[in-house]
Amino acid sequence: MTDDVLARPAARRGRPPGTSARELEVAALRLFSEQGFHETTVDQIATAAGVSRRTFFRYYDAKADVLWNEFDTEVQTIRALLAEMPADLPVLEAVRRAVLAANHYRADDVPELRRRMTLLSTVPDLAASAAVHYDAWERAVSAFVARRSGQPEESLYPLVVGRAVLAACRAAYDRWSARADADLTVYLDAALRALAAGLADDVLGMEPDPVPG
Amino acid sequence: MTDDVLARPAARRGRPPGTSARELEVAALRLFSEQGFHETTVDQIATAAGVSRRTFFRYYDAKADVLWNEFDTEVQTIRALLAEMPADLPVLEAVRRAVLAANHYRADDVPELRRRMTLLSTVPDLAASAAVHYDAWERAVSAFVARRSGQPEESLYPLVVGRAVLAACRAAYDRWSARADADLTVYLDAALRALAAGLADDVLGMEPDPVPG
DNA sequence: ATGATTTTCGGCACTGGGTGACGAATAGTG
DNA sequence: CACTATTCGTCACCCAGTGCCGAAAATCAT
Repeated sequence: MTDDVLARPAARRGRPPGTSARELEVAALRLFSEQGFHETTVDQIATAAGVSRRTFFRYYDAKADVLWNEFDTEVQTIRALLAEMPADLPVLEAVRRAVLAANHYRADDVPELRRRMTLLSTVPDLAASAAVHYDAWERAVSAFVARRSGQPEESLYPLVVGRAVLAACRAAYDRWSARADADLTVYLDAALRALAAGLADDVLGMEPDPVPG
Repeated sequence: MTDDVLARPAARRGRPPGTSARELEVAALRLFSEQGFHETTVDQIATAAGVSRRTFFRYYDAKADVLWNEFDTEVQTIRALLAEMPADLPVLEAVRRAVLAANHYRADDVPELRRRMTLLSTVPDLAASAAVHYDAWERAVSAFVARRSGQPEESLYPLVVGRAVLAACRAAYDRWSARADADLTVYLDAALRALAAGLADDVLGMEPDPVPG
């Protein structure tokens, strides 16, 4: 998010920001977890970050946009990873590797990640806000597939691949945030392999066994 | 939409309704097409249907819900069709047949269908409102897959199939409403066959050729 | 017919998300 | 110090969505 390539103070020009997008996100996540999304007003989030309501809407276009920071940067990551995949790899295999590589999280970040993803898939207003962010994710994959297949990005095949891959990943996300027993990448890998296998009836052993304890 | 199985007056008890969900939908679709979704207020829709603003919200929970009637009934249709599929059919083949059977529209209904679907996939607020309706669609397929595979509905495999199938169908919907050259079922068939084939790199000829004229 | 019952409707008031305008606050720059 | 750039806060406003309550319009019972 910061445009400074290095850790420059950079000596910017005007009045320094009173908060940051990240700070607002943390405050919002805490309040949403404690008292619910709908029960939390934008005023409360802004006040928790020491800023006014109007300022919140300068950082985010909508109340529901506040939890999508990390997902949006993951889109950038996947786009970059796909661009560097060897050209002889099958399309779905390249996508699978890129997705898995983009979803390795530090252990310290996992609890927050889980709380955020649970909210995003549980609260109806937040799930609705996903559309535009999912769209960018799908387009990243569709554009890759389009380049590989020499088709325009809007044609049917790239569109189907982009959306189906995201669908599989979302299934893995939800299953992981509900069970919490295995690594996220295990679920992602299982879901994407099932997709590449044509969702055939014989891929039923794909669910990772629950880990005792 | 009318609950009368036959053309019964049915002699209901209280004050007769001043409008209907369908009438509100038609008025909304016209206004959205003419002047845009965000530029149309609920007051205008209600007035066009000869009713008050408050009454609109007795028929629909939200402004964006007004275009989802037919999609929701299609979910019911697919659920019923899946229940009657022969048990020896592969899962994806059964789903493909059910989806195609549920998407045969009368020629007279096609123009309205196209306008509605274009709005639903184009206007951000409407696309966001899709989440809950898509969820019901996915669950119908997931439940079927769960029954077939003897797994619980929330496990990974049924979840992936439900979502991936919807993803493929959405791609077909969008492509159809953008091009308008072939029948909707042609696109749906192509997308679902590609899914069953594992989205392999060799299914590139799936796009129907444009029809001259 | 008249009154009781049932169902829908309209009006009102209120909360909260989102936006535009404008001046104040706080930094660097010459 | 004056000038400029950037963020912030306040205010006013529109509209979506909700709870409340009484009125309207139908049927049913007597």
